Amino acid sequence: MRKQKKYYVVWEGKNPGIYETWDECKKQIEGYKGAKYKSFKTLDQAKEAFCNPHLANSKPLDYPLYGICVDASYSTKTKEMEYRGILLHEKNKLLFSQGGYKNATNNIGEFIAIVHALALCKKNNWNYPIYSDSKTAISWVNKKKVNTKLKLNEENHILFEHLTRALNWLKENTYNNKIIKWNTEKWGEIPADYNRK
RNA sequence: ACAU
DNA sequence: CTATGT
Ligand SMILES: [Mn+2]
Ligand SMILES: [Mn+2]
Repeated sequence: MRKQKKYYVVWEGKNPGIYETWDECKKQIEGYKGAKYKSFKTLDQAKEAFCNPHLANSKPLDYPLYGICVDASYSTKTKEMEYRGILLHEKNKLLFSQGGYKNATNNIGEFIAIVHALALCKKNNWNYPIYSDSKTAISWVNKKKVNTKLKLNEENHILFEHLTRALNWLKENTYNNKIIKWNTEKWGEIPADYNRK
């Protein structure tokens, strides 16, 4: 199920007003010091709020605008995992996207996504910071050790192959990229998110 | 408890 | 509500 449509009120930004998408809203507040904005469920609520700026309770938008963001999604419904990476400083351009991993876990997806980004960076001589919202996956990357409880079975042997490949890449390569925890509470959902929650 |  | 992890 897709996320419900929202209306975005921008009180302080390049062009204050009401916007129908986060992308449009974001344009108005990126790089705008002291931006004030907030989302509402209905257009009526948004219109009302626009006339009452004291309703603004959002923090300034000052999340990172340079580097790579990765995210993964695992559906317990379809038992499928996918992950992807985007470039913050190229208007969230999609860098890579992989899916169809049956019988996986969220954390394995988040882990492979980070390593995929690291390998891509090394190949291109990029030293971009890499953002992930997964404490678990960042920990696994830093320790070069995957502590999953998932059992290998007929459904997920490809997943485990790719997991092993990622782990081997980590152990056999060096990198200088910073791996940074995306601060979801302060910055909102990581831009690579699948917005399914 | 915290992070997905 | 379920599950994956530190
Ligand atoms: Mn995530
Ligand atoms: Mn997500």
